[in-house]
Amino acid sequence: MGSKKRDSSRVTLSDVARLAKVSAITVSRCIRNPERVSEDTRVRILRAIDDLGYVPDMAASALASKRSNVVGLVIPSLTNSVFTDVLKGVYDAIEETRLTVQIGNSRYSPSKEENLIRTFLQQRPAGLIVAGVNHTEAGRKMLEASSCPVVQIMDVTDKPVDRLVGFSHFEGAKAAVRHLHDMGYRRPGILTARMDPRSRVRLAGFTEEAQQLGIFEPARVVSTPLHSSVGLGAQLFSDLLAQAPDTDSLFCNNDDLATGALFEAARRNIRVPEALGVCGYNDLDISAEVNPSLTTIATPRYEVGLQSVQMINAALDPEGEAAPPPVILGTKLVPRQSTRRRPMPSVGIHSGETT
Amino acid sequence: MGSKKRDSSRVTLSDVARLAKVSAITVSRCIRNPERVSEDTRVRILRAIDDLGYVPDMAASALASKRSNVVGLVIPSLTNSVFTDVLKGVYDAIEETRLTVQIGNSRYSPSKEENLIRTFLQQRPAGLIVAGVNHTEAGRKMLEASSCPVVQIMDVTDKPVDRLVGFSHFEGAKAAVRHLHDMGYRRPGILTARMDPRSRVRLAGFTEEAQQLGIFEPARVVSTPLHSSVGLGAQLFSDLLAQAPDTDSLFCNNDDLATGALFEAARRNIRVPEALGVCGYNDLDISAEVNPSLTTIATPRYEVGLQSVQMINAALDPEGEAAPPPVILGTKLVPRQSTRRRPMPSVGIHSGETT
DNA sequence: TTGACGTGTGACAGCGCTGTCATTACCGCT
DNA sequence: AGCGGTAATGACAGCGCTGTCACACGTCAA
Repeated sequence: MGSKKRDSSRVTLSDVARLAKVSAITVSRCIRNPERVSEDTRVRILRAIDDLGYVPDMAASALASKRSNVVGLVIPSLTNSVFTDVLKGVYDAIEETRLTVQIGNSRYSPSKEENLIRTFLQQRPAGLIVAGVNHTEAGRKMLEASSCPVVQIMDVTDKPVDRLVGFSHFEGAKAAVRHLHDMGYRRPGILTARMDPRSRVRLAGFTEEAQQLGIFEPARVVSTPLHSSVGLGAQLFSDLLAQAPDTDSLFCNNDDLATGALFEAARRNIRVPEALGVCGYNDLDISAEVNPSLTTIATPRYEVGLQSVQMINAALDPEGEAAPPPVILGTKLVPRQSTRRRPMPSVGIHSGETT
Repeated sequence: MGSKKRDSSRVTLSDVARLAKVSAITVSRCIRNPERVSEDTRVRILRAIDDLGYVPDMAASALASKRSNVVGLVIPSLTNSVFTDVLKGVYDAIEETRLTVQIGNSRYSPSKEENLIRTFLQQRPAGLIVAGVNHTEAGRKMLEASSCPVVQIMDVTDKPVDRLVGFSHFEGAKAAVRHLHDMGYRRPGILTARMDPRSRVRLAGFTEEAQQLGIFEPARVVSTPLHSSVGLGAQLFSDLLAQAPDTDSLFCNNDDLATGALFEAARRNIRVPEALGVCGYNDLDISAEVNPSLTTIATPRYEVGLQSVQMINAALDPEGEAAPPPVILGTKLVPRQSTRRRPMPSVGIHSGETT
């Protein structure tokens, strides 16, 4: 082995054209708008492409058309499985298209996000997908001024920059509180970490719903700027117990925290769901497996990834002009053992429960 | 808002050149080989670049130089956190460079991997990073014939295609078995799922070490072609108990399976570590948090991502010619509660244990 | 028959950059 | 004085593709 250097001789459009006995333009057209060449030539061209193993040169195409086939994806984390699920959806959808993805990791930093947006935009992307609806002022301006379709994801707003596919964290959190109340819990607390905008909204939803139900108690709110993790969930739960020992239930800002709380409860011999109800948020794979299994709010992360790409793709189609209305996907309460204090009302949604 | 269309007027090399009163070539050189232009002009050019906000057009550059700045990354999963950790390392390292990443998800399919390799290679990437050392014959041929640096990651082999940064799954598995033996367990079983090449090697390592210790028992090997998950771990553990009820310890092919086994043991009131020792593989975040905390083999996933990019980058440097020797990172046994049957020997490595 | 129109195809230029070679200026050496 | 050598810069062509416009047909209504 050793050092490798460049090769040469690439099959180009005109090679194909020569073989198919047409001009290069026609081949190009045949690839991009098959319906604009005659059946006859199309067949010939496709055969020639196949015979020669022709592969379009994206750099040349991007240069000539002033349009790349790159979709920029700006997400705040590459390890949080919430976003890797989105990623999976994005990649699964992109496979069907002639687009490619480029990921930018903002690490939950608005200014990093702004830089990523700038960098992407400078590359004339085919489209941009950004997590969240909160950006720096400059970031938002750039998105608005951009000449490509922009899809905001994972949240809702009444003033999207362009397109949007998300779901309401507010409603999700409210549903969780309602569920705790339905199950007979009257002293719910909330555990929240890394206060990104979406976490904040969930806290607001928790607060509003609890207030409406007359069961809100500020002392039962525990938050930290640290990034959430299972370990942190245990920690925060301990903190909560210290400051409000009579707490009878928990809404955790995500399943990691909830899982940690569950583990801590087990270590303290606090019986779940009898003495403590626990509800998470996201419905990660593990949530169905822990003991007791975790009640949570399922979020359509994969679906968001999928649909955001489809939106970009639709926007690129010269037909589909105007931006479609925002797509608001639903969240779904998944009741499991961790809140099953009283006989379940007839809600059965998820399987996978042990008992 | 609504439909967006293209803009125009981009700052180009010659705009910069005009302002700096040099030719376009000189600007290009100044950007790529700053040391080849005089101090004087360099300063002028850099100021001009700054003033105009010039950003190089990668498409044009790729077209002219027949070399892109794209590093292809082929991994078998986008959700398995083992690979998202690698991904994180890759992205953290790539930020320091002028390169960009493009991910291909092979979904554990060798033929999909082959296609991805082909697709990437056709795009004249700056480099290629592929997970594993097992490829289809055609895939390997393409990699060997490729004109760009190739880094195989996450495994070891004595015949790397080009460069390699990985770790030995064989040794990791052996260490796990040895540890179980050290802790007094004599009837270890193994749970393995999704038999990708690395899983297979771990099974082989388990088998060899157990045989050498005289504690191997074929009936205690449980495997399935399904993808591993926490739920599957519970399932496989149940299967193992059915066919070898006297099993006293478990090496699980990864921490997901191990976690599932731990949960199932809890449901069956099997005491861990007293009645059952459990050792996982990978050391995911959650492994330190479960009850009891999970003994496991830590793998340097993030480091692998980081170093693989650095290797590509070094290879691109016109100086650093020959391929460096393979980098074999170590795995590390992290003893925790789940195997603490007898007083710990003096191995203490990890903190974070609750006791 | 004429012309307006639609369909399928081609000629041409040029996207923004880099590889290659040429050029200039200046150095130190015989 | 004449030479080769080096450092700094420039001229030119062209990477492979696409946008634009032009053209050759055939069709159909007037």
